[in-house]
Amino acid sequence: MVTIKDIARAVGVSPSTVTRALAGSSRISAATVRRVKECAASLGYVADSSARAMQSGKSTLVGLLMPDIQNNFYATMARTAAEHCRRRGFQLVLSVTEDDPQAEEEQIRALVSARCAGTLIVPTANTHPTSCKLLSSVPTVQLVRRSDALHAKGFGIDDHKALESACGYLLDLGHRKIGLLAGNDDLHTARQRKAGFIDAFRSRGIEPDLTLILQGSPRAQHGRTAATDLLSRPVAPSALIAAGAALTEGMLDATSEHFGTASPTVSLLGFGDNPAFRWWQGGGLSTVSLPLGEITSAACEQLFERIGGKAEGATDDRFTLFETGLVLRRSTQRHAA
Amino acid sequence: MVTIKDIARAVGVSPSTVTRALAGSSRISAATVRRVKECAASLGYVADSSARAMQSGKSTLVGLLMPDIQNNFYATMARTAAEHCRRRGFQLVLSVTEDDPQAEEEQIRALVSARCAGTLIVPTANTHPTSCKLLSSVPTVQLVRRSDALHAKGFGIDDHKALESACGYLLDLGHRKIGLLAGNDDLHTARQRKAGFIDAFRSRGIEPDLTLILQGSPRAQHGRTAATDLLSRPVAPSALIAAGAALTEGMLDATSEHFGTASPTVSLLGFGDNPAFRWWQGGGLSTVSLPLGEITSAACEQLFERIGGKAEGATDDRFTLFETGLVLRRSTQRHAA
DNA sequence: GTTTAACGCGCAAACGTTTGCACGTCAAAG
DNA sequence: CTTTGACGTGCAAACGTTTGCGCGTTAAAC
Repeated sequence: MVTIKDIARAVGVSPSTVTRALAGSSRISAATVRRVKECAASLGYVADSSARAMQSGKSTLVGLLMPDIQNNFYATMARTAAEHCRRRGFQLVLSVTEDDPQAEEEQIRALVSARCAGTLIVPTANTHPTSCKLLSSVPTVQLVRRSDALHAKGFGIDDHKALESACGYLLDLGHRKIGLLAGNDDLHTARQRKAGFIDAFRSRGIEPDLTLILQGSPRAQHGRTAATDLLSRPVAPSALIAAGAALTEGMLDATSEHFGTASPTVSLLGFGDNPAFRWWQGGGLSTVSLPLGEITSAACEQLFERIGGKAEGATDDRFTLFETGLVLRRSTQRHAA
Repeated sequence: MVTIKDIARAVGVSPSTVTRALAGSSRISAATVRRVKECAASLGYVADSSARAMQSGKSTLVGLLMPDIQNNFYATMARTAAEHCRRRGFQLVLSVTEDDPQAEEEQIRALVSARCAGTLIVPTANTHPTSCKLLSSVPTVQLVRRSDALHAKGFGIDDHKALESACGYLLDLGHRKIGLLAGNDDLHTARQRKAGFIDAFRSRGIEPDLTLILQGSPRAQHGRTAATDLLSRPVAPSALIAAGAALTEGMLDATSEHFGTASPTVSLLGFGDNPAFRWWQGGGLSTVSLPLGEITSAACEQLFERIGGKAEGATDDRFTLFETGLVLRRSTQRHAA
């Protein structure tokens, strides 16, 4: 590896002059700057960011922790985050936690060890206290999910409203027996979504059938089994809502399987903007659409502002909510009277 | 930040003793080891990996460069790579190149600068010579795509065979006018796939209609416009093959649009194992299935072997090919006579 | 009782970069 | 002709960790 000293020797100046010349900044003669830069280029010099990080105490690494990456939901966030990092000259360290607090903690420890500049995190359902302590030394922004334990600003969606309007729409179509596939109550988002679902009923003076609410892990597997369960009941619901992106995939699998080549007689409402939802059964799947790009962009802006800025004392812990939409396709039909 | 010196002072030993105690290895009394570890834990010590990297010349970072992350194809690779890195205690640096050689080079420079342990790369169509030079100092393994310029071992699929059997299947169903959506000839994979497509015809003594082969950027956008073009021709092809994962998405979009709610009268064959392909139009999309998990795993194994091993002189540049499959669903039908 | 070896630990250098301070030179101002 | 200042550069310390070497102590071997 060619270092700054090699350049110094070749050009015939001191290492400090080389740094300053390469940094472009300080008072170094234009001639020297040119000679140094030429020499650096010809020797193929690449600065050692480890040394730089040790010197400055901060690296140009930004952590992105999330439970999954295969799901389009999270992939969209990763893409946006990668884009922002690239534009600002940071490197994105991707950590897939798979909703395991243990793995999460290890990854956080590694990020702290690397003296990363900042962290974007979709916390697991039960983030370990150690993880929170570790993250307290690093600029951190929460994404989508909210964990009060780590006192950090976050950006997400208005989960309650999202499911209230989703469920309200189905109710207005005449559906009464509506199944809900949801995450378990450990997740703040899951609680909110469930509450929104229920409130949609109550605000219309209807009492929801709570046995149609199936909570579990927010993964495709649960969506699949829960949907299969609901569809196989003697009195099956006339509509299903998946309150999560992965749950939606499970729901679609289960529905395909249950109806085979016949066209499904149940109304389906999904979650997220997976482009593949457009291809569902000819008419497309109706979904709750999420401004994930905007959310992630906002989170990145916030993060880089905090990274760049001089740690202003009062860190804003609040969680900023974005409005969701409802994309209506053919999977949601008026309830047959 | 609490350093090794803080621990040394607290315990009353020298910094070197602390390192050795924490490393567990060298000849340090059990009592001291215990006291040091306890102290480290209580002070919340986290080793600075930058310092470690500078000392050793290598970091625990592994680069993953790929054109996209939203596409299920690449997301699967990212997930697998992340899993392998996690197991071995490495951090995954995700770089999304968007098929831009310029961006690719910048990211590679950053990785070299970080003295990364190794790199997994899906090269862009025209990887810059500078990028190749930079990568020559780092253990590198190519994924899926092959660039001869960077002399590195790689793992991918047998592209020729994949399309030969895909196209052959449609020919055997009686199709003759088959449209192909392909990447441009800059990509080795695209050339191979096109050749496989053509050879399927020739080996059956049929001359393919080359005007039905539409090459372009291997992104969804091209798949969409190309498919729309083919479907709108006075004499439309009776079957379409997308020779790429993103191209497949574009093809499906275009087909949905072209046929509206009517059921498509064209046979469709996609590329990759996007779970969403199962939901296509009720019957599911037939696809070329790829052992992406295996490929990525093999690449990771190879990479970590090279990282761990003492650089054995003769680096094996060969490209290992994996066999693809054909998953048949309802989107491919016998040609109506 | 002396030699030898093993053991537990400290010293100091090294990794590559940045940066505060000081030094020398030269030109402009007095 | 002396003083002042600006300018270009070098010196050396610092960031946190690892590691080769050496030193002193104690126990084992003779």
